[in-house]
Amino acid sequence: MNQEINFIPLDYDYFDWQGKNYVKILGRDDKGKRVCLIDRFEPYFWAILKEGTSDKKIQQIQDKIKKIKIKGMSRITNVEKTEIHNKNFLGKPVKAIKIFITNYKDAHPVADHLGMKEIIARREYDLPLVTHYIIEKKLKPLCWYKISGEILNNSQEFGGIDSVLEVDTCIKVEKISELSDKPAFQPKILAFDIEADEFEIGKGEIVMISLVSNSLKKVLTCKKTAKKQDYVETFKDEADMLEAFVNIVKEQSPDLLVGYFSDGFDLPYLRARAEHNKVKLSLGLDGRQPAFARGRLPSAQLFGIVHIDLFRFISSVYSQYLQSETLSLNEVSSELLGEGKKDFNHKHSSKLDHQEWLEYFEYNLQDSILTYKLAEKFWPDMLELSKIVQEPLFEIARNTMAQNVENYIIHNLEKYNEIAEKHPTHDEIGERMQREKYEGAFVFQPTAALYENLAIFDFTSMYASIIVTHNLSKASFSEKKQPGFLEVDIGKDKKSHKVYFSSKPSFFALMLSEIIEKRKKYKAEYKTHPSALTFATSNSYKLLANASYGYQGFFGARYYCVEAAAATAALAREFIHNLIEKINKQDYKVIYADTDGVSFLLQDKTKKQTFDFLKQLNKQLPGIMELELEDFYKRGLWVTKRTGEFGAKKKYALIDEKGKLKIRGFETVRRDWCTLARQLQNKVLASILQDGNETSALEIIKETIKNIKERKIDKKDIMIRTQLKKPLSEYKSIMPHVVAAQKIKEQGKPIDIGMVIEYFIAETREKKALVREKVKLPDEKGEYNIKYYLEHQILPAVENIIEVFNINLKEIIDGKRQKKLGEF
DNA sequence: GAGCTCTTCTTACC
DNA sequence: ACTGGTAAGAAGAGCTC
Repeated sequence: MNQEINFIPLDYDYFDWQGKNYVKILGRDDKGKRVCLIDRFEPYFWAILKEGTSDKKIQQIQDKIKKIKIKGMSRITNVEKTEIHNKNFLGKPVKAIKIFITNYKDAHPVADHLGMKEIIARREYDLPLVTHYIIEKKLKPLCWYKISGEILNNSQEFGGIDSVLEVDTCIKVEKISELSDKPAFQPKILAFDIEADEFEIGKGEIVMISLVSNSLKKVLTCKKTAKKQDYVETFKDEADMLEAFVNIVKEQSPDLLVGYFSDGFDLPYLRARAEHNKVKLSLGLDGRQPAFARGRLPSAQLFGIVHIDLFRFISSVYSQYLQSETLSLNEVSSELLGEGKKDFNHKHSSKLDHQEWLEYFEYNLQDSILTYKLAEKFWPDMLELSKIVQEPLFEIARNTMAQNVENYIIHNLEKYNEIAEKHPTHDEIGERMQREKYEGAFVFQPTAALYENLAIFDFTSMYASIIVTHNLSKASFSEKKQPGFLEVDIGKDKKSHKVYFSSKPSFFALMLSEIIEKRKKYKAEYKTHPSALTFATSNSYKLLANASYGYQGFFGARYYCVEAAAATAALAREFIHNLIEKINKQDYKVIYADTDGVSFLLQDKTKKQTFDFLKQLNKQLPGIMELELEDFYKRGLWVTKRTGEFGAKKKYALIDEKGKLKIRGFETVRRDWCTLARQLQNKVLASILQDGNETSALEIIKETIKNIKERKIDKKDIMIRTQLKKPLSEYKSIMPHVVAAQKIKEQGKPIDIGMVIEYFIAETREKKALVREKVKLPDEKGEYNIKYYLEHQILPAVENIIEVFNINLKEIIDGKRQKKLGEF
């Protein structure tokens, strides 16, 4: 039976049938029905031929290739056919043999049989099957298509796959065409969260599971409690509760199953308890249990329902744009939703009283509510990134930006008739990692002072625009001088090292130029017609553009080219130096610069003169390079380094004409300083920048010092937070946060990389020399160490700010000038 | 064990 | 190991005297 439907793909998987590869794609039709497509994938890869190989020789090689046979345990792979194509590889025209094989899994062993000396490279046998499929059949994730094909209804084809799949329709694809009008698509989201008595995966029972969607708010528990809310349902045991969980997921039939840290906790825990209780956790639409892909971080995958761990998406793609200092659900949702987690003092479930049970249920439900709301908030971002990068949602939610850049390139190579470069081998990665660092950005040495009337110019997407304008990439790079090539010196420490780049635009530069253009287009569109979707589109292009420079210098990149990265940085230095010179020549005074931005004093110049000057500067810039006014500022403060008399780089505070502060690098913005020091410094900076003098700032400092000495400081304000960056055992230097982490471990709590450890420095009975010997955890009894907080938190935070006014705060605190300023 | 430099470590900037 | 280099600064490690 043949049918035609409108279809949007959400999830991709593949399977073998009679030794051949098939892809199954799960999505929805325009009526919201679940549809699974089954499509054949004819795997192939490329053998690139040496230039000038004769047609006769090529014919001989083809004949040889056709005879290759791989006999495995369960299947035999043959070379099905070969074709000769004119392709490009790294921008150069090549002749290549397209080798079609029976099964993709044998691509590697087949490639290993291609030792002929005329074959200079074998490519695209290392692309993931689904990626290859999307490129080949042009069935991009989350775009609408018209599909025609044969409906499978209890068909024996593919071993009766359609009767196993829990879908409305299963279609064997015959034709795919793009749909011109695009029906709206809003995914059904189901958020979930579990609570357990133990932190260790699977160790204790799961106490409760909450589930939230647009039509559901529920908490499942296997504990008998005297009181419970209406949304709580009690089950006789854990096994029953787990089965109910599976059934609710099936009833809800969501497109996305969303958790927060669920790759690392909730799903592994559920699996472990399901195993323990001999319950089948068949959440996938194919009836399978979650599959855990190994990797640095585990990924829990279900077929047909896209499992998204929002924590992972946020940390790999969005964290740099968040203010939150940890990526905890509480902080992230407070920032983005204006609503945090419910208060609940965690206890073992056997020790909870009636009231605490009610609080616990509410707490658990709230976690799912927050996760649900965050998923709604991030849906446009995941959707757009998935459509632009053309990789499935499951991957998009887990990939890093380097992978996104790479996938964008791979999915866009066809336009340039390019064969994809291979992934570096383990040895190549090792070599790349051992390479010496190249010289990076220039940072101007400022002079510490309080300045008035400033402006900042900066280059828009500087590195990306340099790459595009100067065509810096692997495909255009040459070690040797060639006519018409751009010469860039990427030498370090006064040693010259010249590299060259062709002026013929490479696919890398062209793609990046398109990314920048699209970013501009959608940014403008957002300005006139603001919507979450256009913002997400614009933002996705921005993220890709920003990561492209780092990508070329990244050791794991297929299109790795440090020379291009080093040349980008070298040219950026040249541009910023020239800019500084031009600004100073115009009778402005440059006081600071870092990478792509310059801060300068207006002196007696007007804003109009400055805008005209900017226009003039822009006329002199090549290609797509562009300089913009960041803003005008009323005052700006730069301080000296704590060691030495020079101005500190990457540390300054500005106030604009509306009185808004912009603080960079100062302790105020560093999470490893206590709130007390950070808030005090913030107040001091604000008052100095507002008033233009230090008078009231000194009063604020005085007051704080007095409060510290009188032990009036709230305990929460003296907590120091530091992140664990590696396993406890790997620390060579035992620092305060390591000691704090050890203490937490002794309490039987789990310690993991990435955790932010909280502690304070306490008074000790005996005199202790080291800070780490005075470390206490927030819940430990003990008074804060006055001397430590005065000398190691407060003083360093404000000392060099006050020093700008030639006042020595240290002497004041030490009491050397107590007669003059006795109140200290 | 005071006083110094060097190393390790974290977190910022762009 | 999962974009790059530049920089500040705390605290421990290791040394000398």
